[in-house]
Amino acid sequence: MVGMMGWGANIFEQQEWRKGPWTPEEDKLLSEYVNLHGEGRWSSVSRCAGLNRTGKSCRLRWVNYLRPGLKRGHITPQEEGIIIELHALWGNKWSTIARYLPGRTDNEIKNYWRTHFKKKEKASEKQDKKKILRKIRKHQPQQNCTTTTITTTDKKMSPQAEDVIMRSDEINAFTNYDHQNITTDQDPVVDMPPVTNISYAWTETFPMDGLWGGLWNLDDHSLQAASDHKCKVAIQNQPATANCSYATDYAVNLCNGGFIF
DNA sequence: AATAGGCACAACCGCAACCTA
DNA sequence: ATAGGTTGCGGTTGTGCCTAT
Repeated sequence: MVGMMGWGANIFEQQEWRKGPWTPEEDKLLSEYVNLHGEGRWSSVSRCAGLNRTGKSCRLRWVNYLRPGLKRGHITPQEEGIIIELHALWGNKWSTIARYLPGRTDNEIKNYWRTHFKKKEKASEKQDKKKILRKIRKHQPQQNCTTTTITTTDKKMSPQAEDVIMRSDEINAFTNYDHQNITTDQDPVVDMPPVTNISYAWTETFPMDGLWGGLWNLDDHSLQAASDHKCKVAIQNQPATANCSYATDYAVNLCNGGFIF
C-alpha cells in the first residue's frame, strides 16, 4: 500500500512527510503512542512515535479511524433521521452534527450526506420554485387526510423510491418557501402534497424541521420500533399560516399511533 | 466475461480559530 | 498586543468494491 498511486508520496525526497493510506504498522505506532500519552500535541506525535506523518495526518487517522468507540457499518435509519434534522438546523456543521451521533465521525457523516443527498439537493435548488408549487397544486388531494404505509426493509432503491426522493425535494423547496407571504386565504398550495408509493427509507421522505424535531425526541426503543416495523404516516392537510413555524401541520403517526412534534 | 457507473470510505488540502510564549 | 505554532473544520479527491448492463 505504501507505493499506491494517487497520493503523491515521494520516497526520493528527504524530509517529505509520508502521505496516502496508513499501514497497520503506522496504526499500531500511533495507537500505542496515544494510549500512552493521550490525545493532543499532534505535531510531536510524529517525532515521538517514529511516524513520518504530519500532525494533521496523525490526528485525522486517530479521530476518524483508530479512536476507541467508533461505530462501523452503515448509517442506520435513525441516524439518518438525526443527520437530516440536524443538517436542516445547522447546515454543513459536520463536527457539530457528529457530536449527536456517538461513534460517528464528522468525516463519515459528511461523506454520507454527500453520497446520499447532495445530488438531490442540487437538483432541487435548480428548480424554479413556482414550477414546483404548481406541481404541488396539481397533486393536491381533496381529502383531509392521506395515510400511507411505508417500510424500511427494502435494501435497494426502487423506481417508486426515486419518485419519493423527488417528492422530498419538492417538499424541501416547499418548506423553504417564504412563509411570511403565505396566508390561508390567498394561497391554497400551502397544503401538503400527497405522498404515495413510498417503498424506501421513510426518513428521506419528510425532511421537515417539525417532523425531525419529533423523531429526535423519541427514545431509542421508539425509534427502533419505528424503523423495524411498518410505519403509518398520516398527513394532515392543514394550511400553513404566517405564524406557523414549519411548513404546515404535518402529523406523523408512528407505530403506536402517537403524533410526534 | 468485460466494463462502466455508483457508492463507501479514507485521506489530503486550505483556511480559520485558537493557543501560547 | 502579537506573531508563530497548533488544532479543528469543511471541501475535495483518490481508490477499491459492487452491481447493473
